[in-house]
Amino acid sequence: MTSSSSERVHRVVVDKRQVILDAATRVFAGKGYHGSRVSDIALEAGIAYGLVYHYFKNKEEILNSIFDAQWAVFLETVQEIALSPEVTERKLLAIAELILKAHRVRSDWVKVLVFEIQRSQRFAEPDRLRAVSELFKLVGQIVREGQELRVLRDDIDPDLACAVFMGGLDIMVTNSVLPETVKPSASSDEGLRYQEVAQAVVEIFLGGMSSGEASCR
Amino acid sequence: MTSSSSERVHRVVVDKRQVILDAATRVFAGKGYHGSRVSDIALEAGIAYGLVYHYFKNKEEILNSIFDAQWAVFLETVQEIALSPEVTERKLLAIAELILKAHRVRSDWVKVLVFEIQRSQRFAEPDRLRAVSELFKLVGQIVREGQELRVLRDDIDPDLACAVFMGGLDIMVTNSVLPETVKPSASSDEGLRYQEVAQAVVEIFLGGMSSGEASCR
Amino acid sequence: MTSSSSERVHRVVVDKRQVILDAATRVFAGKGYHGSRVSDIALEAGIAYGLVYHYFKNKEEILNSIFDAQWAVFLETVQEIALSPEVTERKLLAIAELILKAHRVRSDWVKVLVFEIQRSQRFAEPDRLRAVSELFKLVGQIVREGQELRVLRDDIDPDLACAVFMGGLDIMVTNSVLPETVKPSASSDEGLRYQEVAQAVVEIFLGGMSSGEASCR
Amino acid sequence: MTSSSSERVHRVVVDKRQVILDAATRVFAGKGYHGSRVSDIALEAGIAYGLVYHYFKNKEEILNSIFDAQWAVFLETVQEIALSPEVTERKLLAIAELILKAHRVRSDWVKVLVFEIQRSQRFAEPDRLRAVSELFKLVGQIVREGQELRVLRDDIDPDLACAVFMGGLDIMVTNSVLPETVKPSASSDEGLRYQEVAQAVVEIFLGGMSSGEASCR
DNA sequence: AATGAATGAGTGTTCATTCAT
DNA sequence: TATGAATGAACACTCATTCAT
Repeated sequence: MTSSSSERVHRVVVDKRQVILDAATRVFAGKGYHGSRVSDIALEAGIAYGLVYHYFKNKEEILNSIFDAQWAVFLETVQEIALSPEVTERKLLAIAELILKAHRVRSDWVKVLVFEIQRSQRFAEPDRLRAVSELFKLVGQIVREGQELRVLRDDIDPDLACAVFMGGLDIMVTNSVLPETVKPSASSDEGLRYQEVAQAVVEIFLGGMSSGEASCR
Repeated sequence: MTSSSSERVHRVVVDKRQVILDAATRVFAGKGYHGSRVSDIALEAGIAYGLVYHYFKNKEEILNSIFDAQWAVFLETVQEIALSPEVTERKLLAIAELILKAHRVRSDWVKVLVFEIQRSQRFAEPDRLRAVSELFKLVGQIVREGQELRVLRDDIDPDLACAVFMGGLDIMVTNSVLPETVKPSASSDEGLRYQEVAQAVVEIFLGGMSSGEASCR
Repeated sequence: MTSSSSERVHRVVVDKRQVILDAATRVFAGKGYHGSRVSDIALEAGIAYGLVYHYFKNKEEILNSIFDAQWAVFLETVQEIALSPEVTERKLLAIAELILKAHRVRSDWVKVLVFEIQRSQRFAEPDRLRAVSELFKLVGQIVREGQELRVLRDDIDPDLACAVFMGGLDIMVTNSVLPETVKPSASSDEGLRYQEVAQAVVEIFLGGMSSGEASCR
Repeated sequence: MTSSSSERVHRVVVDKRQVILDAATRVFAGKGYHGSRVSDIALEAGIAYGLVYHYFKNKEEILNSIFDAQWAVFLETVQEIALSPEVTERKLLAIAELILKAHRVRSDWVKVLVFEIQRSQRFAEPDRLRAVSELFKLVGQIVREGQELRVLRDDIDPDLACAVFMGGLDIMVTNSVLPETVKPSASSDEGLRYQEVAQAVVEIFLGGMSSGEASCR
């Protein structure tokens, strides 16, 4: 087969746009959006300064692109989980694992997503707001479904419960003062594996922290 | 008491430093640290902007001062709660109410604290890190105590549980996609009162969301 | 005639150089030299912008080429007029009509010529200077000739008179605050025909604006 | 009298805004608006770079200010002439002298005015357009008045005549290919004095270039 | 001839900080 | 204390020009 050197060349000449996006993700994650200069991104990407502007209108658009590129995929996965025929508990566990795994595998991206976009002025933009509320809607749906199935108590507002659940996960990703022993990590060498953390978060959310003795309503 | 007229004058001429701090808090809350110019702060404070530098070394120090000025008080309150002779549940409720009330009453300050300090590069500074970890230590202590008292299950890492609890609260303050009905607010006119939210968060944390039927371990 | 097919092809594939020149003329006329990007020109010409540099050394050269390409033809026509056996009055009229007609027919070119070349730093270049002074020399010659023939008064410097004449025409082309009724235009629907304007300019130049009554020297 | 050193000091500390404006006028006149960097202006003004932006929003505003600052004065003088009880001829002469004198005395300003503002994209702005048309309106009025007084022939559109007159003056200021002998200059050492040029322009405009012999209509 | 990706010098503008008064 | 003029480093963005294909 003459799958040709030309083809291989094209395989080697990776998509510059993506190269820039990856570099920017790393740079933003490291120094924050405001702390990052466009020249830092170019340097990290190993390209000429001006080329960045060949692919992106401006610095802001790079950030937005980072968000857009991955959020859709992420959200789709969440939707699959929400619509799957699994039990509520398994769905929540899947969500938890998805989020914590993302943090492990693409921690740069998550950092940028959470710190530079979700927690910034930028977040006020309707587009972003809608995107994130989409996530909460899907998880909220899982909770509501659980309540309808009588698996979850229904004396608590489902949106509020959803928020608490997400907050528990969010902080695992966000918080830098968590003791190492509790940080979700790839190997159990350093702290818990992300599955264990996910498991724990779901367990607290569903079963509560009360010891069995007294508080079983 | 000999509180001289000169002293009284000083009492009338409100503390400029504080005026600046308050103005800065409002400005930072509104436009973010990076989006705020020193001149914006001066304008908001109603003073010449050169004067800012009589009271603060630089912009950064203003932000730090905002943090320092209030965090100590906040932490002290948390400590009082932690050391009080109350039951674990009441302690957690008190913490939850404290945080959510702060958000109601001084939402600007909380915004700055959370968005501009805790979620920024700045947070990497050991001083801030230590300050915040202090909070987690105190709450973690409450959890540990609960476990020792056999009120809380001890098959879950106390730090992890603590984080989940704090995350549930944190998101109430942070998240802008929460439906209005769930946002903790001052009056019950719009959404729940902050006490109700606090109550709910604690209840989920302790009792879990599972309906009584099956999952009472 | 052996106009080969290859030649015909070349005839169909219009001269790219000229296409670029025409596009540039339109673009420069619309946005000014500094306001026009090379990519704008390429876009207007419908070609890739790298190609512009196959035909021209740089942006500047495009402007110069626009000038060079047409100025020679223009100047030649002026020369023909100057050397023709006509009376001074008819010569001046012919010049006036030539200029105003050019403005009507190729207003883009005239705009570029006048605004971007004659009235710009670029004009300082000896080449351009010489080219334009050529025009003035020719018209000045007509005036001088008129004076020698005793058709024109000779108590006024011929160069100065020439300048006044040219200024009167120049402003018709240049001035954007002229009332519509006076602007030289193609049809008499809107304002005067360019011939009428030419006629009027010449008449003022020769006969003066004074009413016959008193001032006939 | 205690007209005080403080007062004198204020007299010495000249208006920085004006210093910048003057410097900018010189720089713009020399290198053109586009060829001038803000740093050039600062350098020429002998001030720090950033200070320019303390007094002007941006480079563009500097140019506009140059125009605004002097145009009003200029226009007022023209108006005085137009409204004076003088004969038409003297009014036109006064206008001619005003313009040519301005060119002599403040040639930088005139250069900037004519080259960078009147003959640029910028000129399209309604404000500038209106300002210049004001000038033409006033001169046009003089012509109209002359026609009503039967001093000027009325078989020619007054606006057109006005334009021709102004064009004759304009070119004296604009044209760089005029022989030195004709350029209006301060002393008669080099070319004509500006009064002589003004005189000549008016004479041509009123009396025409035709020799008395034949063409006295 | 043709394309458009790649380069990087150039420059307008912002704004924290200092300073003279 | 108070003012706001003065400073200048920093940086985003533009765009003419070159180059690999």
